[in-house]
Amino acid sequence: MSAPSDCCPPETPQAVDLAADAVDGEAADQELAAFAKAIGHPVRVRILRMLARKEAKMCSHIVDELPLAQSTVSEHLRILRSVGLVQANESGPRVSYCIVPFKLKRLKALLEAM
Amino acid sequence: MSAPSDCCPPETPQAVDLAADAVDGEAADQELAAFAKAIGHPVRVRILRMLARKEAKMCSHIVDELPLAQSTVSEHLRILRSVGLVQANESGPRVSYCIVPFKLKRLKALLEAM
DNA sequence: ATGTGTTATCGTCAATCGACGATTAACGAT
DNA sequence: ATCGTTAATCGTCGATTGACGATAACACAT
Repeated sequence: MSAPSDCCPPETPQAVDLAADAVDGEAADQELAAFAKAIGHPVRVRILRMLARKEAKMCSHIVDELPLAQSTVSEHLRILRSVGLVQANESGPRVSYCIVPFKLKRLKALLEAM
Repeated sequence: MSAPSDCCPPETPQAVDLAADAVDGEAADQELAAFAKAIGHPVRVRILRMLARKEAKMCSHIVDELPLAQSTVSEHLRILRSVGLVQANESGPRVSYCIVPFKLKRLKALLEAM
């Protein structure tokens, strides 16, 4: 039986770098800026929230809940994926999206260090 | 004698709204997105950090530490001010900038709720 | 009153963003 | 093999961003 989150594989190995990576310095500046830029749009915040609540959603589900074209939603998802905050699980033509928890934690850690 | 932070007035009255305002919903989405957009640039993250460490800085100090024109830095500061994360204290032609702590807390709270 | 140091604003330019429709690709079912 | 369904990609358009130099505004000294 699939648990609430049948999207994200149990836990990615990179989850280790959470506490390891520096939280300031030039690299951290760019990392935080990239995260922030990705969520710097109301639609993407909303999508993130949708994914955070219901554990996995198909792109079409998201399109249904937003007054935007499918291509636009797909682009927003691409941006969220590009910084690793969101992950896609493809099974057939269907693609389930879900949040990548440790990336979100990393973002929170970066911001918390400010 | 001026304490480390002689910029920000003791505490703004709006500090109350920290716990009061909703942390999700459409308004919160837009609020978080606006914050994120503002810090969605490496230079602005760096400026924020400079202001977070040394409590108050003049614009010219920031210009000195960055490879950017004065007008460019001024624009970045304007963006940070526009979302309330940074505050300006004018005394003569000199303008001291500093972080607005409760705004930063609000941002962290919005993100933490994700 | 003039000058000096400081910051904001204006105008410009190339680059990026956000949205859309149209098309393509990928897979399952018939 | 063809058809539906789903999602990604492409091309386009107007709007916004990021950077700069030049200029204006401001307050303090002289």
